[in-house]
Amino acid sequence: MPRQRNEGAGDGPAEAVSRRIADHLREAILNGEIAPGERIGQEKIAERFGASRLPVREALRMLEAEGLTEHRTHRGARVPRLGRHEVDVVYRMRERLEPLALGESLPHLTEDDVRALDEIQRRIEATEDILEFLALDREFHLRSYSGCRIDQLSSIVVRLWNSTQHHRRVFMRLGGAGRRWVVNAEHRLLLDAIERRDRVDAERLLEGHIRRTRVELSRHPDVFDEETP
Amino acid sequence: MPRQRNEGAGDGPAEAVSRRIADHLREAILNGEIAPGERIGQEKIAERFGASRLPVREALRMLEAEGLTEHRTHRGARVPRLGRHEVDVVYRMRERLEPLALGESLPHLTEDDVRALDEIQRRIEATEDILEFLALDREFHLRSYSGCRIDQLSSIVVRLWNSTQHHRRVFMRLGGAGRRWVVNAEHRLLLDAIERRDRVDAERLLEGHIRRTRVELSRHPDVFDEETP
DNA sequence: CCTAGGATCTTTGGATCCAACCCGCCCCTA
DNA sequence: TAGGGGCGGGTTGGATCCAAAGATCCTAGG
Repeated sequence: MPRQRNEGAGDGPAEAVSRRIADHLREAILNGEIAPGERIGQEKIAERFGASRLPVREALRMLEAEGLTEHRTHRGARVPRLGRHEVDVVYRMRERLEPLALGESLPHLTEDDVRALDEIQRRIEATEDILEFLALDREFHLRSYSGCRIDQLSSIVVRLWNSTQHHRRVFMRLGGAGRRWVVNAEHRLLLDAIERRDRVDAERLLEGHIRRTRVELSRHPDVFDEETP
Repeated sequence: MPRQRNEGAGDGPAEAVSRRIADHLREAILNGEIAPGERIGQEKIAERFGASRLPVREALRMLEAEGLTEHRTHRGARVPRLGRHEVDVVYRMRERLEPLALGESLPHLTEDDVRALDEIQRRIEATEDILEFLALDREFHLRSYSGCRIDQLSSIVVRLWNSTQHHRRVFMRLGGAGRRWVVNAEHRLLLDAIERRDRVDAERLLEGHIRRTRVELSRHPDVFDEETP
């Protein structure tokens, strides 16, 4: 038997190096290890992964497509810094797009998916760690869109989440943590609507959930203090 | 035009090769010279531009970021083919995002911008050529968003326009041309609202404009006939 | 002491060469 | 004759090397 492709389910074929680098960098950016505004040197990254600079360039292009990095010719790549107004508009975009994504997803969600959502929500209520809370919250929402078959929509939603990750983290650390019970209550209502497969309720609840977050964020100006230079 | 990073004004400092290739390819795709589903060979493109394959790869990555091409490892790049439902959802996304973009743009539009919009609309009403009509219509709308300072939003809007360009063309050729007077009437109303700087009216009119297009498109199933293979 | 200018140095962009992989053709077998 | 496995051509991904643009720092002059 000649090697019959180790291909797993759905994922890309032979683990391209550039993809691996992109995955690691994405993780690093989302965790804040690479701060907004920080310069990303191709050479340094290439060295860290034991690869040439070429796949790094490809990886940076992929991340740019996801809204995680900015490119300027001969000036390298950076994680963009969003200002207050930009964050506000991104949240408004989320208010409008994510209900659509949820509506598209709802009919395709399996019982297993719903059970998984319930489990995630349980863990959200259980954890005390802020970073874990953020990761689980992200997983909860994105998972609820997993039935959405429209690539254009799903990828854009992920992109919007990516670009506000930094501010979510700062917001939580600055005292937003005290409002977690509101998040949990809203998640429970949302989950209930999803279980009932009530598209209208689910979309409305989600829209309100995001809007509330946006307003609270905009009333917490300290979140943006650090970005004057 | 949003998004198009055009280096310094008036001067051609770097003229990155990859950018030039990306520009040409984008034009070719938007004009339909490269059909959806058609395979794009790196070697062929490189030869056509007298360059190496490397900048072609970079260019293809850029186009992928704009939603114009799809990549599969070791299988090359192609222009994606959208199905009926996908197109419908993309239009729903446009209904929700473009009013937001217009609202963000409106306060920053100069008198010159408005005059330019008026001129474009005049040319739209004058032309008989379908391809020119499509290009001008695109220019009209994107130009009306040119005041939007939020990169995330502008780039996504361009992406959505890109991904439906093919279907707009087919729709027009299949008899949609007869409805051009509706488009013109709506554009005039929209233009008037923009001149009055009436944000609410402008957003509502634009939303209706896109929605009408979506519904008409969905009632014209012939547009999607060709995509069975 | 501060500023302007230039040389150097770092970093990115591009070309060429090599390796890995997909696809299609062909042959072999049942 | 039909179906499956294997082999080769062509295409894409990656490494190394070279050129060019931006950033930095040092010096010289006001």
